[in-house]
Amino acid sequence: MHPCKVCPLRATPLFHPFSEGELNFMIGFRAGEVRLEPGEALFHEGDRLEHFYTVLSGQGGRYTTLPNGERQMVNFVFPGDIAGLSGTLTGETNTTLQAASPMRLCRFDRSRLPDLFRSHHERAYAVTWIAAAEEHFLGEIIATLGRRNALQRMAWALLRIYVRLEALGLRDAQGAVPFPYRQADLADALGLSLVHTNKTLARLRPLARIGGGKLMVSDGSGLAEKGLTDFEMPRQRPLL
Amino acid sequence: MHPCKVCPLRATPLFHPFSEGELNFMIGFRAGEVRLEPGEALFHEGDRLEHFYTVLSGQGGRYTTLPNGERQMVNFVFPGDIAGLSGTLTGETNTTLQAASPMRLCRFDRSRLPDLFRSHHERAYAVTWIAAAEEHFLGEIIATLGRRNALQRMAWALLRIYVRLEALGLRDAQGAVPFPYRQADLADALGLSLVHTNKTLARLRPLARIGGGKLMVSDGSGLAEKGLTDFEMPRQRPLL
DNA sequence: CGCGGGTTTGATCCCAGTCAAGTCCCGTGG
DNA sequence: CCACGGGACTTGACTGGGATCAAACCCGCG
Repeated sequence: MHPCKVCPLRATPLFHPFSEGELNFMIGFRAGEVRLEPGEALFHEGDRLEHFYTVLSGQGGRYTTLPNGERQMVNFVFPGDIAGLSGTLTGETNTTLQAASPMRLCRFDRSRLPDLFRSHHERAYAVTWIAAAEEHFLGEIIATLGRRNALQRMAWALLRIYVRLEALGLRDAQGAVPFPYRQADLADALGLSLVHTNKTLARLRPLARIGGGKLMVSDGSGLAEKGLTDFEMPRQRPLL
Repeated sequence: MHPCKVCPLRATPLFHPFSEGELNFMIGFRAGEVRLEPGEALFHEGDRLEHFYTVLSGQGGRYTTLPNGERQMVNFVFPGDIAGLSGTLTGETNTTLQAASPMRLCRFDRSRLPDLFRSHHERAYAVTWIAAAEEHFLGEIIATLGRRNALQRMAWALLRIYVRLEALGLRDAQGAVPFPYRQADLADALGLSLVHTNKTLARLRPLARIGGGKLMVSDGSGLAEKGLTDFEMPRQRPLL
């Protein structure tokens, strides 16, 4: 575990896409840096994407809007994530990416992707690996939305988020991790109404608590039990 | 549009992963063929995968089982899909892939993936593209499970499946496409109970009907309206 | 004929959505 | 200093969509 040169956070294998060596390359590959203020969008659903990004710091959310105007959060994005890759490859995004806290992102040109695959197969493999890992995770989200009730969803989500941010080294002295989302965002992510989201959070309060831009989990295994999750530890990315 | 040498079905750009030239290569790359009878599983959740596959013919479903025993279908798999790629890359699958009708699949060795990225970047790019396309689609499923009600989910799903199979050239003389799933499978895919799935199907009966292993859609735009979907046509895969 | 898997239908219940008020908090301006 | 307003969070009352339970029904099969 080493400090990362581009991203100020410490990297964990599963959660940071690139190793140090890869990062040196990606620095050469990158086309610029982007900053977003809370509420600003990086791209909108329907956009043709000419760039994709890695998140250096800050958090946001990726959502779709249904024809009837309702919003569904697809996933939250954290430092180390890649954003907009699938939209870049398929030509058009499905989703809007909006910042929840101030974000810094590293921008890469779509036009250099062929280069990447032609001349830097280890990095190309790394990119593919990340896409696969995200697909893996989206499958978990589908299971949650399809088969878990409100309490289970909430417990599952809070635990997932907490573990992820903890692995990024973002836990502060009190054991809390940054959580810039509103309850309405959580509601849109879990497919619940705002009111019920609030009531469900209240029911979980002995185990976990959000407020003041922070998420605090005091009983992780209690959450895991309520969320029907195995408390899994991150897995190592297999090398090429 | 040409008959495909490996897969007996005709290929459409979005829905068939490989072009003719690419297929010639993949034939050299492949490690064997697998056949499954209905009900048989190709791999189980928790397996370490040493192979991934392309579906040559037949249909199946990919599901996870929650700790409480409930099943959630993540997606249906159709000819032309890639199966088990994300599990192969990340090392372990989340999901079980089970055949619904007799399936033929083409098997590829995980051990040859580095080869693919090292020496055949166009194909590596194609594989990545497919992973991205699937991610795109999983996002749509998440929006459906999170924000659509039973009628909308059902209409959306039937239309999606129909369009997909139609694009594969699987529509018969009566305009029906093969649909080997039970109502219980649909229920598990849409996050509904079996009973409610049945009642919802009944409500849609003037527009679409399943039975006898077939799905028949008589009013696609009616379905699109009820399903809150834009009736989108498949998009071309951009070349490297 | 009986059996079993899948489908259909009705009755009842409850989780979560909706509506409607409040509360808390913070920033702005008189 | 307080009044005001707006955004996020909270709480209560009511409603309804979908789950659950239960019982037929249909049909291919031994």
